[in-house]
Amino acid sequence: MRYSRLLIPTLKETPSEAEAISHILMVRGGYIRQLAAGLYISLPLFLRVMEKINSIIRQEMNRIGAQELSMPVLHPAEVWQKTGRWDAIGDEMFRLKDRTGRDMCLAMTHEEIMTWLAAREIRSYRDMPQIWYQIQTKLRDEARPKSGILRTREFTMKDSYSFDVDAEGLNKSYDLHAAAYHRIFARCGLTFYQVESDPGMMGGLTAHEFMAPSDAGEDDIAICGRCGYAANVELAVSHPPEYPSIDMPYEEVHTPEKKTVGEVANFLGLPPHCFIKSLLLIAKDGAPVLALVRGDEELHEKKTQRVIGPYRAARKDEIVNILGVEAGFIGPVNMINQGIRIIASTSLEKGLYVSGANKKDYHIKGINAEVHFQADRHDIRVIKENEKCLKCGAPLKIQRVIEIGNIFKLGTKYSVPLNAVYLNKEGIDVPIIMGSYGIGPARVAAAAIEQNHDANGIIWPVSIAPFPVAILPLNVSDEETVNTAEMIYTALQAKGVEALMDDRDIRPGIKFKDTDLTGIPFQIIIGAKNLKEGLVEIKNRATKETTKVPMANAADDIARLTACLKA
RNA sequence: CGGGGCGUAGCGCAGUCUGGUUAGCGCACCUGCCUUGGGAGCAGGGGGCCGGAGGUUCGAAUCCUCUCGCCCCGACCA
Repeated sequence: MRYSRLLIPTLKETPSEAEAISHILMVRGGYIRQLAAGLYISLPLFLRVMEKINSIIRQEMNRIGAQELSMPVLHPAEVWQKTGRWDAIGDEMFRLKDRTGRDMCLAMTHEEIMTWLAAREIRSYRDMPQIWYQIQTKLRDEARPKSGILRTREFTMKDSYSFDVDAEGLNKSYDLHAAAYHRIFARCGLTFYQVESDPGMMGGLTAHEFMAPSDAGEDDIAICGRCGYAANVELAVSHPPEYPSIDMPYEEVHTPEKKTVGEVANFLGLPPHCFIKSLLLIAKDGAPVLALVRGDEELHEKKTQRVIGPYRAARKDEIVNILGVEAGFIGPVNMINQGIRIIASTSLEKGLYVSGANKKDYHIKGINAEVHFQADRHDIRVIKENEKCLKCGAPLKIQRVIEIGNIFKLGTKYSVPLNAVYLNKEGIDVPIIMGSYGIGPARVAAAAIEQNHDANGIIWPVSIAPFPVAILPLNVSDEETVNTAEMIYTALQAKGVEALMDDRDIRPGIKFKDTDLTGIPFQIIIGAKNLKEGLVEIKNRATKETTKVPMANAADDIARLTACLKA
């Protein structure tokens, strides 16, 4: 295609609203424009990238036997009411009424509608397995859209759903997806990890996320370089650092005005890991729960929530009412209110500690975790960098990541309420076993930029670049330059290589800058001087390497280079 | 939803504290000349409801009230 006829509005300056690198470069490179918070226009170049990614996704999905279909984005409320999500989901769902007053919503995801279809069309065990997918628009009224295209209110998603007769079938569909996802992300040129994730509100049993390392991400994962253990920090486990127990007598100590672990530790001359940090929480049903972690640990909200359900921190006055003492001096020993549920970090299984005495200005030393209080031990602490891997003992690394895909085993969470059942061999109705699997193609593009760029701009992997090659005739007033460019352009076309011909009548510097910024992987540079010797230059965007080749060979060379990098 | 920041030309910004000619600069854009290997140069030119509404004042981009929008941190993220 010819640059002069394409809309590629590049920007010399960084737009003020952009912060993430991928966001800045997409706006500057003429890929996207913002319409409103979380709503973006895809310009021609970006659409080409998305199509490349989607095409890779389609190939790999089809390869595992998945079938593409397309579902409405506007849904009647009833289907969502049947699974309970109409009420379970809050403001995040766009809702509206049609002209007759019927409640409708915009699709955030398609479990309900896919299951609705399965309920009608899958009748027998002979009909399964099935995998259905679509690359379709999703709408979510995000509380906080951010980082350009990484978190938007309208986005496309590849979502697939598997339908199986039993858990064994589900496992197979799940593994097929995991394998397909590995191929997809690898082909898109990404560095990524498959990590254990929290099934959360999706319901179900097992879940994994595919994570691309990037500072622009919103999640953290723990990874073990030795054994390959990888998990979202929301459920990552590790060996808490162990310290030799410090011997101390069981006694009350006066600690006037010393409330935080740091203050008391300092005051008593003991390290933080000798303390028990006590936090009063209020569960959803209003019941107080005392959560204990070691002094050097932090309570992990998500992990705690999995143990006691949704909760909040108790207010100061609630602490006084319930425990009879102000925050800072509370602890698991000598509690006035004996009925309170106590949960504790697994690191508090044994050893001697200091904690609040439940008496103003006093702490107790020498608390023996095995004798002085009872608690349910759970993993409720935040794990930290360099803690030892539970599986192999090597130090764990914490890495910020972008979630680019996820896979869930759903089980019968949707098939039961929507009555998606099949007749088994015995002639009995059985609920279909489902899985649900997502990929965010725009996030794949953003992650690719985050992982592949330099000071001059984007460096696309060839497989998802809008064009694999750009032709730069440096002076379009020079006839020989233009003729050579046209010759190479035609030759590339004949080989099925899409080239972006920069036919603009502008100074060379602008062509170089724009081509670097937009990230086209290869440049064929045609200048008068080299032309005198019948040569043109091929420049590799990533390595900045330049090679002079006879003009007649340029098209062949590019075809060869892009072909081997595309696989 | 809580905390913070910002709305002035297409983009990036100054001017606002301390009210006062015709609201300014760089880039981009248009015309002409010149130039053609890393966002050139010269000359000329177009473009603004200073986010919006109300108020204070002889006078408001500037002060006050309300409101809308965008960004960042947090909560949320099915």
